[in-house]
Amino acid sequence: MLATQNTMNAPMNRAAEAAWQRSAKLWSNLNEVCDLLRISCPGATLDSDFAFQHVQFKTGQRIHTIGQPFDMLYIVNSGFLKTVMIDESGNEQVLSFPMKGDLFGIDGIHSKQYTSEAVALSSCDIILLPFKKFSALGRSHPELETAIYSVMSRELVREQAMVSMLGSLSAEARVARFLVSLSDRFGAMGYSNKEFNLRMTRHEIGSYLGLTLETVSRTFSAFNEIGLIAVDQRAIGINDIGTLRTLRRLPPSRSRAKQQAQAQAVPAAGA
Amino acid sequence: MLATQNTMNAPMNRAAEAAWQRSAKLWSNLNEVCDLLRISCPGATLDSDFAFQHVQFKTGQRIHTIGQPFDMLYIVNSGFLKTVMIDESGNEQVLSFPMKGDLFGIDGIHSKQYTSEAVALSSCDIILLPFKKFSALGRSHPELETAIYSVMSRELVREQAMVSMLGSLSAEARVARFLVSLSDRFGAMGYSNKEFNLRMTRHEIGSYLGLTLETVSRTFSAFNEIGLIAVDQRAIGINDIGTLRTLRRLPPSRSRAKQQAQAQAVPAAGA
DNA sequence: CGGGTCTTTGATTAGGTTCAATAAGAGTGG
DNA sequence: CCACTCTTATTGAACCTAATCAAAGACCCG
Repeated sequence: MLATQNTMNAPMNRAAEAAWQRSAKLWSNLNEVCDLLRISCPGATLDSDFAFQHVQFKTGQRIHTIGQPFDMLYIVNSGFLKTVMIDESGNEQVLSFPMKGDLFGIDGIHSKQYTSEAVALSSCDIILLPFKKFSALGRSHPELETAIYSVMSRELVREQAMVSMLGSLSAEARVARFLVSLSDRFGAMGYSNKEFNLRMTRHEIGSYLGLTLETVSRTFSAFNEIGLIAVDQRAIGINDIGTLRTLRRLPPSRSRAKQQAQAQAVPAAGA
Repeated sequence: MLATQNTMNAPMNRAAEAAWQRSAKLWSNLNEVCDLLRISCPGATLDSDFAFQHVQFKTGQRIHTIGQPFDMLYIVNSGFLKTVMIDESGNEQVLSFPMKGDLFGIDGIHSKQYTSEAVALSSCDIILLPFKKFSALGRSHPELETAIYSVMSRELVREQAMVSMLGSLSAEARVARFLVSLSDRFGAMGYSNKEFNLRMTRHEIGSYLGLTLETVSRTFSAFNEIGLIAVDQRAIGINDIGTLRTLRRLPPSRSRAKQQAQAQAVPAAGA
């Protein structure tokens, strides 16, 4: 039921996808890029007939891989992705879930090669920003340059918030924030912030949040049981975003009730 | 013993500090700034007699605070600091421990105010980089601009590595990496990478690593007991950096021996 | 329909937190 | 210079959260 209601961001069927591929925008100008990044763009850029190419990717395709020489930044025009690091023991670590308006590839600037890889979780329309060209453009348009610094700073703050979350919040709080964050982002994109489909697996969510997939699943179930959300596989309905937003530990209801029952049962048996 | 040997980065006494204050460098040019940041600097910058001011801070003083309007970046010329975020429940979360050559304040660019605060953990000599002036300089010196992007990217990668560590490593592994990181940084600064003094409390280390201060203390003690390090309060001696570098869980020695003893004791008592 | 991936749920265990008490230092003021 | 206090560090014991191991069900796609 949830799944069928929420068709807006559901994966397209074959025919629709083919049609979309044919009609896909192929180039964007600087103004469109700035709009997408939610940064103010200099009016003076109308002169620039610079255009940035779009490229389509299908589910599972990699936009860039670890170690690949850096020369591009990427903006999501549509679709959903994950970015992933491989730690020393070969395990995937999900770093972010880019969606419309998000910039990625920044990690490649410093070492001149990407330190992470980006994988499409759905069909994606990605705008290529050749970094040399883009930063040169910034040089002649100071406001754009400021905007680039600003976006990079924003990403840094986001990572810091992530560190803070991993360092101090319980599993339940992390999952709650994750759902709130998705809800906010879907809302900002014009989709429903009440009902949406997850594009990633429990395993990927767990990796992103520093939890196991079982803990993610259990926490979803617990939230479902106390009515905070409605969850059925990938379909999510948000019922009480206020509580989710500030949740630190689960209100003593289900699991606590079980323990209380036990705690009361023991003395009763003894008496 | 350890503490007395390691005088190089020990806190200065009053007289030495006063002398240092008097003789402190007051201004640095662009080349010196680039050297400090370990970025290649354009030879063409000799023309610029731009100078960047130094400011001294004493232990406990704040370089910038949360919410303060952003206008500067900062480089550590000497001394040790921490940067801190306050999470929603009012708890401090340590984000980094800047030392010589490190840049901080970047988080303020996006929202035009700092989202973290920086506190001196020792006497510090800090170089002020007015951001407007600095980025303008980048515009006329493309190599500098590239270097600025590069440093920001480096910080982002650092945070990503932090996220990965918090998400996947055990307490012991985190503490081990922390010590290795300090050792490497001291070494790079020309100090001993074998013996040094911690400038931060167990609480601050724990906050940085997403652990409690007790766990940090216990882990230091465990490393000490199996000879990986020598620890006495703030004085640290690194004995086996190779093991620390790759450690994932503690080799079954002390705590395991205790459990095994118990496990064997129980059936023995039963028999 | 069948194989594979993904998800849910249960039982058990282990690693880290919490609470608590003691000890060791650093700084202050008499 | 010593006593006093406050902060910091160490260590123990009990508890609890989340990981691990295991099994069954749901979904998807060819």
